[in-house]
Amino acid sequence: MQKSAMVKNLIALVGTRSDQEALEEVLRPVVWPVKVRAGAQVRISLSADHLVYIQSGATKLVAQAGDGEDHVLAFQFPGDLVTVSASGPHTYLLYALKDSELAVLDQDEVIKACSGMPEALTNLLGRAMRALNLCRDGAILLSRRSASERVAGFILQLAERLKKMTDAEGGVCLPMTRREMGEALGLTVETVSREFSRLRAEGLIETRGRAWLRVVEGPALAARAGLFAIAA
Amino acid sequence: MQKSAMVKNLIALVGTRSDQEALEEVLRPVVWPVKVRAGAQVRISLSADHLVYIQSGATKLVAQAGDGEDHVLAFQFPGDLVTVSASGPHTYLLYALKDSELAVLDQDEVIKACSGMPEALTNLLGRAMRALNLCRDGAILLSRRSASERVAGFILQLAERLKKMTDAEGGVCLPMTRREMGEALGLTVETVSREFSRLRAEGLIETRGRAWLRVVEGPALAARAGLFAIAA
DNA sequence: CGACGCGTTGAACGGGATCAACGGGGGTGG
DNA sequence: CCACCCCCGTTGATCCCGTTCAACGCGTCG
Repeated sequence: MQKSAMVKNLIALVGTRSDQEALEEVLRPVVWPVKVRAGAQVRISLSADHLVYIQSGATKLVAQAGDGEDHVLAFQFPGDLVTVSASGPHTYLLYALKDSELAVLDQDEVIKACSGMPEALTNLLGRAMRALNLCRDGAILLSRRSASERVAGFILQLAERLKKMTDAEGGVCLPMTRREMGEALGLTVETVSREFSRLRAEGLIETRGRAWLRVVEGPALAARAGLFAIAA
Repeated sequence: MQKSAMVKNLIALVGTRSDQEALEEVLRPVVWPVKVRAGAQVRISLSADHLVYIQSGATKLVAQAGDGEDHVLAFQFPGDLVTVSASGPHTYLLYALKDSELAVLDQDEVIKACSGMPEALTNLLGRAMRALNLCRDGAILLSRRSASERVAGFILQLAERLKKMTDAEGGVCLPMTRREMGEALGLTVETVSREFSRLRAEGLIETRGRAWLRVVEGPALAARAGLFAIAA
């Protein structure tokens, strides 16, 4: 994957029809293409906020509290643009779940580069707002939903997302472990596993091995989930 | 409170030294000053995202899920600028906790008005990022912290915030009920009340009536709280 | 006066965490 | 090649924190 392709994809995300060439010119110097192996942490300077564009693979954004416990804030898939903050009471880290190709950008540099292009800035602002909304929905989820609602909703949403990517009828491959799901949903490994078992026993899902999964009864799963959202 | 004073305050928030006059010119037509009585809902069109500036008083931003349960996303105090989204799985509403003076702005109009001023847009973007970070911290809190950690942290933070406003040594007046605290912290009224009682019994706080509160042992309270953040 | 919401406290319940044990797979080094 | 180990996933037993249900005093408003 070449840098130029990444820049093109980025422009499609944050730009409009009219400013493509100008954007390409200003973005090219601030884009850093990176390849990361599965399980590895994405090396990002902790002294500035960054934007990371996911070209291929899958990642998780985790917040590390002082006590060593990890909380997974969101999972990212190709096409996502995630903001990794340097400030705040937690340290934010990005880990690759699979071998991944990413573009790492210094947020201030991006903003400076786009400062002559109000449309791009507006677009970035809109993305930030959407991320905020998703995060708010996630917070509500964590404070209000039961374990089975969380797992059901998580599966539903993840399966939908993965199906769009692979476009394969039948099933998807979950890129994360039970533990990571738990860390995203505020549950323990054991509880996540038990909920998977229940859903399997009731015939709402089908699993093969640790990663393969197929949603059998989508509507029933949705009914169990209630309202649900987990964010980029 | 006149409109012009509100516009001036807003400019101080989103503008820089250099663009004050220009900003005033573009912001003035999109600012809607509103007075809201305690307990009343702020009337905001649900068809567009809005920004609300809190001039005086206090408000809560609540998300209503389908089932009628309310979740308080954040409390706002004078000087805060809060984004109220129209989209998403939840309906977002703003309620006044006390008689309040607010400025309601259509977000798109603000963005359009600022489109010639990259500094203002960048500033808004920065604010959105900070809100996102605070929201992320809140999500972690809700999934990881125990009841006593949540309440201790909440009190600590709220007292600090209120003390800055009133500048009175000695004590503060909490503008929200136990129920509303519970709805913000993901706890029931009873649990919040019990935690208050415990903290009172242990001498970490002092209360008089339902609203008056004084932090007696700040460090001890902080120790109980662990890392903590709740957002604007 | 009664009605209502708030705050507080007690008693019992229950959902999810915790502790524990076991099978499976994949890597590593003998 | 196999032995070993570590992590993942699963299931069972138990525990505990926060919810739920219930009762009561208080202030406020009709």
